[in-house]
This record gives sequence, C-alpha cells and structure tokens, in this order.
Amino acid sequence: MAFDLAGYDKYAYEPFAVTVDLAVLTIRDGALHVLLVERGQEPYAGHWALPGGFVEPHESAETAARRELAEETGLADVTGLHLEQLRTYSEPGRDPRMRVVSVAFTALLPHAPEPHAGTDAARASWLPYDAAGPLAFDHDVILADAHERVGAKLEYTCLATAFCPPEFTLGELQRVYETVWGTTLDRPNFRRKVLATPGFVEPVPGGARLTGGRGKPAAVYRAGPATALHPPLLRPSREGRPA
Amino acid sequence: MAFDLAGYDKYAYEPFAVTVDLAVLTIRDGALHVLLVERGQEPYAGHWALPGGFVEPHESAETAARRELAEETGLADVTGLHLEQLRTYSEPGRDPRMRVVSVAFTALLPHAPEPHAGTDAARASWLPYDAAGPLAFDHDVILADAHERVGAKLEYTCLATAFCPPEFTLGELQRVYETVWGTTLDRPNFRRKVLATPGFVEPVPGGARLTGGRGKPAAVYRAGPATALHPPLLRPSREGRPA
DNA sequence: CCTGTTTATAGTCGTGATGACTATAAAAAG
DNA sequence: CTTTTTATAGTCATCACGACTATAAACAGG
Repeated sequence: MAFDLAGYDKYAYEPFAVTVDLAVLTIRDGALHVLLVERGQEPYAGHWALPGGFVEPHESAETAARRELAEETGLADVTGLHLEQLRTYSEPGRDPRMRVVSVAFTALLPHAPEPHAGTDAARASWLPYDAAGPLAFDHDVILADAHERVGAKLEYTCLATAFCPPEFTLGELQRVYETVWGTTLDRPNFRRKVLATPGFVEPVPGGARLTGGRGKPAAVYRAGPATALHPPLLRPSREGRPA
Repeated sequence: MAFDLAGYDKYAYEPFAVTVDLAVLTIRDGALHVLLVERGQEPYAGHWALPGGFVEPHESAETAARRELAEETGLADVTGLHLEQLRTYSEPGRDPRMRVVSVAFTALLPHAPEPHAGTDAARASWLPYDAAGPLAFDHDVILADAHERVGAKLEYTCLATAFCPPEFTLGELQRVYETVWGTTLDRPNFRRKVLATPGFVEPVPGGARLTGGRGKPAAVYRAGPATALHPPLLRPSREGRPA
C-alpha cells in the first residue's frame, strides 16, 4: 500500500485512516456519565464504544470532533461547549482491520439531553462512568485518560463550570468536583476558596434559587471571566500522583 | 483518492500521511535551546524546521518519535529520556503539498551533544529558543506550545530533573526553572521548597561538587522517585494564565 | 596575602491559604 | 413543630511561601 509522492522528500509513506474519538462527559444524578454508542458491526459488534468518526479531507481534527459531537448529541449549538484535544492513539493493532490513528477529544456538557441515534443507526446513550467498561478497541484507555485529565484540570482551571448550566449554585459546583474526583469536600472551605478566586464565579444580580430542593435557598452564580485558578484547588491529599 | 474499505462500516475515508514532529529542548549556556534541522527541499527550503518524519506502518507515533529522536540526536540510548506527546496538528493547509497529520512530541535532554546530520542530509543544530523563528510549516506554533507545556509542567511535576545530568546541584536545578520560565527565583526559598518535597531530589552520598566554578562548592543531588509536586511550585505571580 | 566577588546554605518573620471545626439561617419533610 | 437538609458566616491553628538577613566557602585579582 506504500507509494511515493513526487516531490515529497525521498520518503515513501503509508497512508493511515485518521479518526476522532470523543469522550463526552456529563453529570447526571450526581454521577459522572459518558456518551457511548453501541456498535452494529464487527469487530466489537454489540459493544459500547466512544462516538467518533473519520476526519474528512477538508477539515481539521477539531472541526471533525465538533461535527461528530453535534451529530451524536443532537445539540443544535455546540459552539460554546468545552471541547479539548486529549491525545492521539496510534498503536498499530488498535483496530484489527487496518491502521487507524485516532485523535481523541474530551467534551464536557452541562445538561444531558438524551442522544440521538448516530448516523450509523447504532444506539447511543449516556452510561454511568463506573459501569461503562469494557468498551470496544482501546476506548477504555481513552476514557480513563479523559477522566484523569479532567480531574487534573479541575485543580488549576475554572473548567468545573463547563459541567454546570449557565446559572448554578455553589452546591452544584461543589458536586461537580466531588463527582469527578470521587471525594467529598468541606462545604464552607470550598465556598471560601471559590469566592476568593477572582473571576471564577460571579453572582447573578436577581436571585436566590428555591427549586423545591430541600434546605435553605442558595445564591445563584454564573461562570466568571477567569480561566485559571491561582492558587490551585488541590484534591485532598494523594501521595505521588502520576504526572 | 478516497476509497472504500470492505467491512469498514459504511464510510468512505481519505488516507492521510501521518508524521511526528519533535520539539527537543535542552539548556545550553543558561539559555533554552531547541533542536532544528535545515530543510533541503521546497517548500520552505533553507528554513529551519522541527525534526520529524513519517510514522512507519509497523510502529506507533511514540515509537516513531523515539526512533527519530535517536536518529536526529545521534544518541545511542534514548530509552531513559523524557519524551511526551504534546498534541496533534491537523489543519488541512498546514502542509501545502498534501494532507499531513502530525503528532507532535516534546523531548527534554540534559546535556546537549551536537546533533548528527539527519537522514535526509539536512543540517541539524541546536538553536536558542528565542532566535528560532520563523520556522517552516506551523512549527512555530508547535514549538511555542511545547514551551508553554513544559513551563506549566515544571510547576506541578518533577520534570525539571529531565534537563539535568544524572547528578546536579540545586543551583543547576534552579537555573532550569529560571531558564524555562524566564524569571529569577529566590535561592533560599527555592532550596527550601525543593528539599521539603519528598522524593524530588535525594543527596548523593559521596560528594560536594567543586567544578572550579566560583563560589562555595554545592552539594550534589540525584533525581528522586517522586513524579508529582504537592503542593506545586508556582511561577511568580501571573494573573490569568491561559488554561 | 588580603579583599572583593560569587555561590551555597541557614535561618527569621510576617502574611496568606488551608484544613478542621462550630454556629446560625432558611427552607422542606414528617 | 420538630427534624432534616442545605446554605452561609465565622474561628482557630497550622503550614506554605515571599522577602529578607546572615554566614560559609570557594575563586579572582591586585
């Protein structure tokens, strides 16, 4: 399959298929969920897999990821959503049929509409992160990498608001941290830290949310202009976390 | 050029060339240097570019990057060197000849042997980071991304020792931080922080280095087993750094 | 040989961030 | 109307860190 391209130095190269895979995360009912599609064909027929697809000739991987995200979630507007390149997976054997190099992305969604069936008529659904394995191909690894990356970015960026609707309470924001990290946090300390970070959140002029939820109504906030957290909001002590 | 692969769902896909590009960084004479090769052919003939090459059919991008690193630096043993995937660059127009998707890597070297000429007979050399532009293709962007990534990782990982020889002084380690960040640090405070972080460095039993350098001889340390820094060693105040 | 320069190392002090904790307010559930 | 739940205010001790001073040990250059 190798061929020579006139003028391309003196290399012969092998063409690869290039795809994008998406680890789309959201929080439903206080648990981390991931968007998965059920494969209709071999290999891994009947297995769950991360949504994704081929990068088309005219588009970048980022553009392809955003297109796939729109197709798979059925969201009309995915322009404001957090979409970030995770890493590229290129092990020769990762797809048994041929050489496929996949650029993986992480996407964070605030609310979680039920997904449409994908273009290949497979079932698509939100599954709890903890019940998501084993996935097709190397998607377990991609999903775990995405989780680790998001957990780390919560520490030193304002990324947590990407899981929240446009207006939210500090309790909701705290639940994002607790859900992704799998820990519990002290409420007054969390509150103090968030409010002491300039630009992390800003109060919504009007209101206190009542929502029928139990307890005292909470003040409502919006995401602020800041993107980084200085100093960071570190996870409760874990010795020797991987880099 | 599109074709159909029997059994591959129902997609037609376009084959891409997949390459690796390496941002190989080291510190020479107290300044950050990058390994560059001079292009012999169009496009960008005569321009400097990041070393790199095609991923071969049997290897992953990581393997290809390590192979290219060995070829370009002429180092016999690149197994212990820090090599890390940066991100993938896939803009359709980034190579004017055809569609090339490039997986970029960052490599850190302690000492800096003069590089061999690459396999394509182009010149290869260490250039100061600040004098490295403008590079071929989108390599300026890749190089800047690598610098930013390395600077950020110095904050919360033990990566700085990757720039140091097996045995080093705290002064050398501090110069790594200062060189990459472009700042100066308070020596006693830096020392206190590094020594207070368990597993960051460990003293070499034997010796104090004399080296003919001016000043009081310094104690010699080795990299310790730790990989992460808790709490992090933050850069001097910068408001609103990008995530 | 003496003095100044350079680098390494030890320590102090005040501020601010943080973890652990207590207390109060305001809603819903029973 | 009491309990439960959540939100919010505050305290206190510890620790991390920036700024700073002091001392030690090498070399350079007269």
